[in-house]
Amino acid sequence: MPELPEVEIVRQSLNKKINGKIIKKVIVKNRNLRFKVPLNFTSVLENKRVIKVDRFSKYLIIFLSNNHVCLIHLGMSGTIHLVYKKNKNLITNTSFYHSPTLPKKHNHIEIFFDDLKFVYNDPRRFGYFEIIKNSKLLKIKINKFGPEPFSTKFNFEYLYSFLKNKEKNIKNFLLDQKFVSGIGNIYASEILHLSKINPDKKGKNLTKKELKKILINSKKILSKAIHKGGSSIKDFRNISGSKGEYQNNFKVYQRAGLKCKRSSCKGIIKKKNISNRSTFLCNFCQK
DNA sequence: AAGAGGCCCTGATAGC
DNA sequence: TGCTATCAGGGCCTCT
Repeated sequence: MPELPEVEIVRQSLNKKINGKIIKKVIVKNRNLRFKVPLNFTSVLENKRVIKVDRFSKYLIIFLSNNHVCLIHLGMSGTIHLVYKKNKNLITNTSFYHSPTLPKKHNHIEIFFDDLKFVYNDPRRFGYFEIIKNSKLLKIKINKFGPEPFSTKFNFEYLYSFLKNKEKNIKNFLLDQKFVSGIGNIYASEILHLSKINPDKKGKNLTKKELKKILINSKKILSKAIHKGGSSIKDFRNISGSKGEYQNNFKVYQRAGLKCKRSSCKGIIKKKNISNRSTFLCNFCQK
């Protein structure tokens, strides 16, 4: 589900709700995610304070008072729900308010605070939780990824030297987290449409002007998506249960057969498969 | 090294 | 109604 903007929306609301609070209890109901929830997960988290909820790329990063870091990836279908408590003194499930948006199946992890519980739900189990021992090790992990579009490292020289000899198409590069971090299948199509670049165009064939457009437009699309609360294709909700709005701004994604939204363009949006991921484009204005 | 493809998993939807 | 096929916001792993 979530690309950088959606994860950022989750981070913002999560930071407001659990920052500074003590984790009273952790229940792992189903350890099976993409990677097994680590065996020490419960003991590392219990009775620790949440210092801060951060984000890198599509990862949520929870800093704990014991210097450990909990890294969360939501995969395709991971969602976090907060359920509020009627009575602060009790830590039993009967003391929670009914939450209509909380799914009944696939709730894998529950993290209890005094006044609420954090529930991780993931039907497809492509998400995962990881414990990292300190922020130095976290940095090492993060450094293996390419820069985020907002980073100063994501600049013309970087793009040019990375792509100049490459046969692979630009759509796949935008999805390649070792090249750039945080872009997924929706925003890759949107960025390329705004940049008037055909997704099949090889890295080595991109002009300098096109590289500059990718730089500018990846920032532009992602920041606008964050501003609009992310995209809710199927069921993305922020922690408070409300939908994002950016899907109303899609120019190509899930618009196959409809008119290109670029003013003065007469094209019709097409859907095609690139490396087994659906890709949307207007081959009239994307050359 | 770079690139292509399979695969992990459940659920929604379409078509017969 | 019920079967089967296809597709979904991600990314790791293996093979060439």
